[in-house]
Amino acid sequence: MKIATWNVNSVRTRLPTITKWLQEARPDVVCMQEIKCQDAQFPYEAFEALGYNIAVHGQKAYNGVAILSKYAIEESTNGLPGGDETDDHARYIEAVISADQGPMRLASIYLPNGNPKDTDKFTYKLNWMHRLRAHAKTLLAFEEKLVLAGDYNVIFRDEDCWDPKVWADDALFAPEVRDEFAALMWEGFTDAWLEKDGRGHEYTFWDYQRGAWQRGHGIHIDHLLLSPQAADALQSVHIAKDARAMDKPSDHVPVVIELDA
DNA sequence: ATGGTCGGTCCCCGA
Repeated sequence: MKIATWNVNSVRTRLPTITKWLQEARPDVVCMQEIKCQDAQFPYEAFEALGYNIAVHGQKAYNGVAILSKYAIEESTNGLPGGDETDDHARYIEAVISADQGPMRLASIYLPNGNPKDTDKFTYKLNWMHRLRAHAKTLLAFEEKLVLAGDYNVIFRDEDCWDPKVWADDALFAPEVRDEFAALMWEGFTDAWLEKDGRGHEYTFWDYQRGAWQRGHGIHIDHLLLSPQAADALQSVHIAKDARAMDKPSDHVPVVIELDA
């Protein structure tokens, strides 16, 4: 089965681009981020016509995540546990699907950006990452096939950006953020890309500004983290770089894994 | 040629 993660940067504006890619790549599951709409505005019919079941956690204008699955969605949960009433961002949705070889749990994650670093946006990011790690730990204890996929807004290694000097003061490159991502991995996850490929200079995001795509000025911030049970089934990983050259592209491209599952 | 972006709550904010 093929599982994709893709920050689409508005599901409504991007709909023709997304459906075109889905028809070509034919992923079985898609973890989508930055849908930028409320649940009722989500274009359900267009994706149902392509054979997907859908779980959505939307909000007005910003953020928003969804999971599309050709397998039945047995249950889904909106929001990352551990938040209080002040956290109204739609950044996490989790679902259990019925794959051919049994149930699989997936999350679609839009981790906070955290810029600028000297504001409460950065502390929100770090708190959110702590909550994610705590929740991920409880999920790992289930010893299931588990995939945490999404836009992590973390430049984990120097090779994950075109020029570390340019990113040195950015919230995506902050040592605390990179350490927290490492701590999440250390709980027992396998990063699909690092496991199967791991070459430098393969990016998943190119800014719309400053001709970043044309100049090759990208960063690698979209990841699929696998539990040991899911990692055992990992066959391949692919960054769908061509999607950045489509008409009306997202600034992120899909990352796709193939699981023997 | 000293610029060069998108999207949405649309002229300002978030990325």
